[in-house]
Formats: sequence, structure tokens, C-alpha cells
Amino acid sequence: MSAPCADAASLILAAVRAIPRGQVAGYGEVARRAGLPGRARLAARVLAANADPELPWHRVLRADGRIAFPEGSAGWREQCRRLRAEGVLVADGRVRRATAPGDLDAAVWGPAP
DNA sequence: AAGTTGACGGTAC
DNA sequence: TGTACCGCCAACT
Repeated sequence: MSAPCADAASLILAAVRAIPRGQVAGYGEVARRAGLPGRARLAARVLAANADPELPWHRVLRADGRIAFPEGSAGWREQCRRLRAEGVLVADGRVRRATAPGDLDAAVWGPAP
């Protein structure tokens, strides 16, 4: 059956899969990469509907670098664990790239291409 | 058909 | 620096 929304979802999923290991991106960032600027919420909905264990959904965070799930929730805990397993530092629900002490403000989202 | 909700984002205070 | 409020888009009721 035709599902136009599934097309957008496919693009978003592709953008999420395009995130390299150890890296993170925001919902708006992923949506923009998928060709859907301003559809950050759509990206979140797609991830919520997705159920692919191979999908690096845990690399997708909020614009503030915080985990979208409520702290203490199962999803929050799972994402936190997965991020740490990839070398991503997670402190107090906040995701921080592995940076040397002193360079705190050094590119949270990595170098812009 | 209309109203509400949401794994969001950005600006204002 | 952290919190609060509003705005945007699509799906669900």
C-alpha cells in the first residue's frame, strides 16, 4: 500500500544510520540531513515507531545534547548504556563527546563538514 | 473536521 | 547558566 509518510521515514532512518559510531546528532539535524528541515518531531516519531536493533537510534539526542527520554526510564537507561558502549560520555542525562579536560566547549556535535 | 499530544527547537527571561 | 514559554509539523483521538 502506498505510504507517502513511509518515504520520509525511510529518509530519516537512512540519516540515522549515516551517523558514524561514537558520534551523535540532534533530531532536527537528522531531519535536515534527511531532506526534511523543521521535521525534528517527525524524526522522533519515526524512531519511536522503529524497532530495528541495528539502527543506531541511540545516537540521536535533543538539540541540547540531552537524552530525549525521561531520566530513569528504560529507554533513557538503554540509550545511555549504548552510548557509553560506543565511547560517548554521558553525564546526568547529558551526552558529551570524549574531550580532553579543558576543551569542554570543543565541538559537541563534531566538526562541521 | 477539530482538538490534543509529542523520543523537538529556539528565543526570552 | 538554567528555566520558561512559544512555535512548527505530523499523527492520533
